[in-house]
Amino acid sequence: MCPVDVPLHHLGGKWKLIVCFYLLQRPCRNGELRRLIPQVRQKMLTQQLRELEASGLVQREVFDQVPPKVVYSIVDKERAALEAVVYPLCEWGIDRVGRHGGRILTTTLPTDF
Amino acid sequence: MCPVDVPLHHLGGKWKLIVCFYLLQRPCRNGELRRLIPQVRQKMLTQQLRELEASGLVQREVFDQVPPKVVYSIVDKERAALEAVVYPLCEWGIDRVGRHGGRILTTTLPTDF
DNA sequence: CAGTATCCTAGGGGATACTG
DNA sequence: CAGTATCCCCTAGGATACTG
Repeated sequence: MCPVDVPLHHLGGKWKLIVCFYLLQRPCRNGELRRLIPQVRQKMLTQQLRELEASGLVQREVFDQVPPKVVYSIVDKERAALEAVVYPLCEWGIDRVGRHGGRILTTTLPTDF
Repeated sequence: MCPVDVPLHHLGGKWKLIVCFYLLQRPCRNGELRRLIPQVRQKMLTQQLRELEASGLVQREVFDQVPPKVVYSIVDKERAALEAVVYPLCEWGIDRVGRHGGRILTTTLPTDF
């Protein structure tokens, strides 16, 4: 077991890091995340969010109203650690795209989506 | 497409980050990596190394001798970016283990393994 | 030592439909 | 809106054997 195993276990999965990337910018509702990540299926989104919640990285807040409202956000305590991981990843990604071509669609999140 | 997609594409796969973790410490031979990561199968190790090579992150040096000697190492140009990604991941991992229990077996690599 | 070559399976993840 | 519930596929990855 090496040090990267643990994070790998919590952040593995096809959509977790992408979800975290968006949630680090601001809390999002289910539907927002689906629009931000059009390729993800509802089933997968839910599953990955639940696993992130189980890992204590993401918190789920339910507002008791109709229509239902659920907001996901990064747990405060883990924000710093998560940023330390995700941001370098982003910078590397942006840098790579700059050198090798490709397009980054969303870097900053509109306040409402 | 969001900024983490690109790194995810290059570092995805079950063993790539672990391999990078060790190669960042020093160049390693095939057999060393196998001993460092006992669960990995030769097939997988080779595959992941080839993909890392194709991504330009790892370089493969063949010494023409018998018995064969092949050394893998991190490409200089990419070392900084890779460290920026892997180290925070490690710290987070070590921190988590400290708080939640578990064991980290290898943090620093012996000069010969 | 550093790999190919096969074969095979588990489960991650896709698609579609339905519900409080 | 924010989810379950099913069904199903496919390929990433495991196991074993062989080679220059």
